[in-house]
Order: sequence, then C-alpha cells, then structure tokens
Amino acid sequence: MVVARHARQSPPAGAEDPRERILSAAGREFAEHGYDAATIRDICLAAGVNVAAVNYYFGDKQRLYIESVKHAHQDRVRQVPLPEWQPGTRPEQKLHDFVANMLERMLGLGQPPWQVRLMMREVLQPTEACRELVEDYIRPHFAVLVSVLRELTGDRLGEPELRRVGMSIVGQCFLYRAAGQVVGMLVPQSEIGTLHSPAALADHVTAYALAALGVVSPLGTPSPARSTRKDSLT
Amino acid sequence: MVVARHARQSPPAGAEDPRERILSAAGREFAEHGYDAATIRDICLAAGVNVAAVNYYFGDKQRLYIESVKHAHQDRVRQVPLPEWQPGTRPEQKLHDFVANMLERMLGLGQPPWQVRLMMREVLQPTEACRELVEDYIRPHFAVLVSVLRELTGDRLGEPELRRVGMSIVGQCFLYRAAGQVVGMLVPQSEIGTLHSPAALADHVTAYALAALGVVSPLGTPSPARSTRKDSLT
DNA sequence: ACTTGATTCAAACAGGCGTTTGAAACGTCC
DNA sequence: GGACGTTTCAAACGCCTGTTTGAATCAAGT
Repeated sequence: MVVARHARQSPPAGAEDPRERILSAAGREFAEHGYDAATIRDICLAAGVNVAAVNYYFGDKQRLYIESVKHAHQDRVRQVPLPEWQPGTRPEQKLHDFVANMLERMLGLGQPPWQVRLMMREVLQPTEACRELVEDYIRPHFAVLVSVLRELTGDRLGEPELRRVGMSIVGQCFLYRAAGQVVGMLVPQSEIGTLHSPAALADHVTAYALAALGVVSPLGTPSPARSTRKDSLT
Repeated sequence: MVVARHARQSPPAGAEDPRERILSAAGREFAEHGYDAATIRDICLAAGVNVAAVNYYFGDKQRLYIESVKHAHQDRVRQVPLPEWQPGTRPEQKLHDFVANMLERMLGLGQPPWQVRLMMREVLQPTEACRELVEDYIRPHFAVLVSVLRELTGDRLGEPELRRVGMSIVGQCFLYRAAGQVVGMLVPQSEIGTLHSPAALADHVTAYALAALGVVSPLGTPSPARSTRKDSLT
C-alpha cells in the first residue's frame, strides 16, 4: 500500500540504481516492440529486477512508459545538442550543418539509437508524452531551422512560407528514418551506401533547398556553385 | 480439423459474404490499433460473426492480418489509380498532377482512409506483407515519378540522382501523412487549413522541385514562372 | 426423408498479461 | 540489540488473449 513517495536518497545513482536500469530497459523494449507488445516481465528480466519493481517505482505500465520516453528524450538532448556557430558563419554552411546534424541524430550510426526509435513511435502515433516532446525537443530545433532559412532568404519569404520550406527539409530526412526499409527496396542496393548515406543525403537535401531558394544554381547545372560542402564542423 | 479448403461458391458475394465482412472489419481494427492491440473478438463483433469464424476462414490471426493488408491494398488501387495524361501534356503539369494525386491518396479527404493507415503501418514497421505491397503498389508509382522527372531534366541528371530527387518529393508528402499531428503542433492553427492543405501542398512541393531543378525561377522571386498550376485533371 | 458436407455458434481451453500480496532481506537509526 | 522504514522477492490473482472443440444449423443432392 505504501506507494513509494520518497526522493531517491542515493545521489550518486550509478548504473546500479534499479530505477535507472528499469527506465533504460523499458525504453529499449518499448522502442523495439511498441507499447502493447512490450511486456513488463521482459523489461524486468532485462533490467535484472523483480516484476513487482515496476509497480513499486512507477505505479503502473503507462506511467513507466511516459517516464521512459522522457528519459530517452533527455538522454538524446544531452548526446546531440543543437549546433552552435561562430558569429560570421555563412548561412549556407549553417543549413548544411543543421541538416547533417539532424540526419546524424535520426539515422545516427553512433550507437544503436533506440532512443530515436522510441521518440519516432511517439511522433507517428502520439500519446500523452508527445506534446512535451514537441515543446522541449522538436520545436526548438525547428525554430533554429527556420531562422537559418530566414538568414538565407532575407525578407523574400514570409514566416509561414519559411515554415513550409522547413517542413520540406525535415520531410526528406524523416522519410529515410521512418520508411528506411522501403527506401532500401526501391533503390538499388549499391546506391544506399553511397548516394543515400547520411553524409551524401545532407549534401543532397542542402543543395536541393539552396537551389530551390535561388542561393545556388539549379541541380544538374555545370557549376555547382560555391561553399555548400567545403568543410563541416567535425 | 477440416480447414476450409474450398473456393467460395457464392460468386455474387455481396456485403453479405462473411469472409469479406471479416476482412473489412479486420482492416479497420488493425489500422486503428495495430496488430497486437487489435483483438479477434473486437473484429468479429464489428463483422457480426462468431469468434471461431476467423479460424475457420483464415486459420489464425497472422494470416488474417496479411490477407487484410492485401485486401486494403487492392481496394486502394481500384479507388485511386495512377494518373494518365494526354500525349502532349507538359511535364511540369504531369509533376503537379502526380504530387496532387499522391497527396490526395495519402491525406485523402474522400473517405476515412483506414486503408492508407493500415498500409502506412506496414511501411513504418514492415512485416511479411510489405514486400508484396512495395512491388505491386509503391514501385510502379515511384517509377512514374522518376519518368516524369526524367522528362523534366532531359539527360542532365542520371537515374540514381533522379531517384534521390524522387525521394525528396515523396518525403515531403510522407511527413504530412505520418507525422501530421506533430506538424499541426509546430504550425499555427490558422495555417494548417490553408498553406498546408493538400492542394496548397501540391503547389508548394511542385514549385519547390521545379525551382530546384531550374525549370522555373526560385521561390520568392517576383515572377513565379508559368504553368505550374494552370488546371488539374479533376 | 435421409445423407452429406459446409457453415455457425456457445462454451471452454491453455497461456500470457498487468497487477497485487505478504513476507523476507536490508540498512540505519536510537 | 531491537525497532523501523525501505527495498526485494516468489507466488498468486483476475482478466483477457488466440485458439479449439463438438454440437447445432443450414442447404442442397439423391
């Protein structure tokens, strides 16, 4: 009956903290199988705790889910922060960096990104945790994109049009994240490692946008213009 | 033990055919709740048949799922066929028609498109039914898009590059279908009915592509060029 | 009228699910 | 050492799931 209303009094809280272990295991399971198919028993087995631990620490499955989404979200923000630029950076470079950053975050070859898979589920079929995710994580990123586009276009386009262009850019990256397997079926196997790699896609999406906005000459014209892929931050 | 291996001998097969009713109800339930969360009991209740009917007609839940995906797919192909153009149609017009057609099919205000939701699930998390879906349904559509793009660019771009541009176009539409709710949170409420309506999006995506390919002048320039939205097939 | 096969149905089955329980184990203070 | 609040555990509880069963119903065919 005692519903564990107590601040954790082990401030170091290493990987030994059961609560942390449950959150991590739950995130992985929810990301892999979805809310319904993921079972508390599997989560607790992976976390090395008793099945009753979930009820003890989180109350029920739904609250565990919400907490694990927020936990993954915080992890991801810490791992891949928004890019920051020197004062004089040219906007073309900023756009390329932003797109490369977003693709790296979405397709991230760094580590098996179960956090992204979990958040993707939230985006595709929103639950209660979604609104928080948008406000804390997605909206700030999108605002940066729009501000970069504003820098690129001056005052030729209004804010609503800039948002629409921003959606066009995000959509291209989103397709590869959400429907990657289908893309892999439509494109010859030899191309997906080259023309559709994160780096190549960053070049393409950036060039596509810059050409559409008239900053560089159109795709396929002899002079591919300047500075869209000189050097990145890495 | 008799596993119902018999051709249906009621060729008229109106809405009274139990098999058809089960397929339709199953499609709706699977589309709404996903494979795991959808229950055979709910499906049979909606179809007005006994729970044992699923086992009788389809064997088990998984085969019912696969059959219902294919059924929805066939329905959709019949409802929204590929656009066909008069011999002399200009490629800019073709691109606009294609994009408008794809958006109409995805966001379709025609009828509550549970068929699309079901297929979207298959794309986002492929099962066995996915490969068939790609070969029969998605690949032919994509081939038409690439051929239109080839018409537009002549031989300035190779086939691989054309595929990548095609993905850019599909991605923009896909975002609105798959992540529509998040888009609705990022964009002011007043804009989603106007600037982000299917018709307006078709204009935008087409103009964005044509500008990037150098067919028309860039976005935001005084002369928006000619003929990108003269008239459609409807 | 009787047989035969296809179809429907209510009821039950075994198994997995989220959740609860009550007691044991643990650590920490007086 | 003993008392107390926190944490862990094995076991069980209902409930719901997909599936099976065996009899009832129906529609011809002979």
